[in-house]
Amino acid sequence: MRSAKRERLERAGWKVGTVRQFLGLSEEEEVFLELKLALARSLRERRARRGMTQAQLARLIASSQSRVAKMEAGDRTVSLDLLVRSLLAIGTSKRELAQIIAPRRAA
Amino acid sequence: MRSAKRERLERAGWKVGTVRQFLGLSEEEEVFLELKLALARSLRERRARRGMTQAQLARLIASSQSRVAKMEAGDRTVSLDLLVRSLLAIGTSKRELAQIIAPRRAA
DNA sequence: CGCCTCTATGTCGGTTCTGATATGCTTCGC
DNA sequence: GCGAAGCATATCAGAACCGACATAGAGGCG
Repeated sequence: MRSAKRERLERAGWKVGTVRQFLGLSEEEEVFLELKLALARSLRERRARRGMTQAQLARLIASSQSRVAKMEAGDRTVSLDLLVRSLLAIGTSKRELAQIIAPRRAA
Repeated sequence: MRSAKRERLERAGWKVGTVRQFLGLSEEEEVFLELKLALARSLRERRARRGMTQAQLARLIASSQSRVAKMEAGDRTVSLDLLVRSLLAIGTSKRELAQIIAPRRAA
C-alpha cells in the first residue's frame, strides 16, 4: 500500500510521515488503533450487507443508534469489547473475526 | 453481580458448556467469554515464556501486578481492550492474535 | 418545498473498568 | 524455622465507557 499512495501525496506536495509519528503513538498503540478500525469497518460492512439500519443493530445488541454510529466511526469512546460483542451478535464467527484482524490478502 | 455465581462455579472446576446452560448464557456471550479466556491463557503463556514476572509485565503496560493477575485469571472485570493491549505490548503480532482467536490446529 | 428515513455528533447521569494498595498464600533458598 | 519472591484476592477512588436523548445533516420521494 505504501509507495503508490505515498508517491501521489508527495507529488501533490505533502510531507508524508506516518499517522503514528504525527500523533506520537507507540508501535503497539498504532496496531491497536488499526485493529479497532478494521473491526469498525467490518461491522459497518456486515450490517449493510444484511440490510440493517444502525437502529436495528442497536436494538439487537441492546444499545442505541448513536453508539452504533460511534462504533462504525471508530470513535475513541467505544471499547473493543463492544465492537467484538456487536460483531458476534450479527453472526460473525471466531474464524471470521480472526480474518478481520489479520487478513489473508493485502489490507 | 450476575457473575459472582459464575466465578464460584468456575473456581469449583465446572466446564463451560454446563455453566452456560446453567447460567443461561447466549451463544454470543459464550463465544465472547471463550475469547477472553483464550487471550488470558495466551498472555500467561507468553509472559512465562519470556521469563517475566507479573510485576514486570505490569510495569511494561503501566498497570499493576494485581491487574495482571486478574487478566490471566480471566476475571470478569478485565476488558478485552486491556488484554489485547497487553498482548501487543509483549510483542504479539496481529497474525498471532488472530491465531489465538481462531487456532488452526486443535484448540 | 415539506416530510421521512438514516446517520453523525454532542452531552449527560449512571455503571463498569482501572491502577493502586493492602494483604494472604505458596514456594523457594538459607 | 525466617525472609524473599511471585501470584491471588479484596477494596476503593477516579477514569473510561455506557445507553439514552436531543439534534443536525444528508438523501430520497412526492
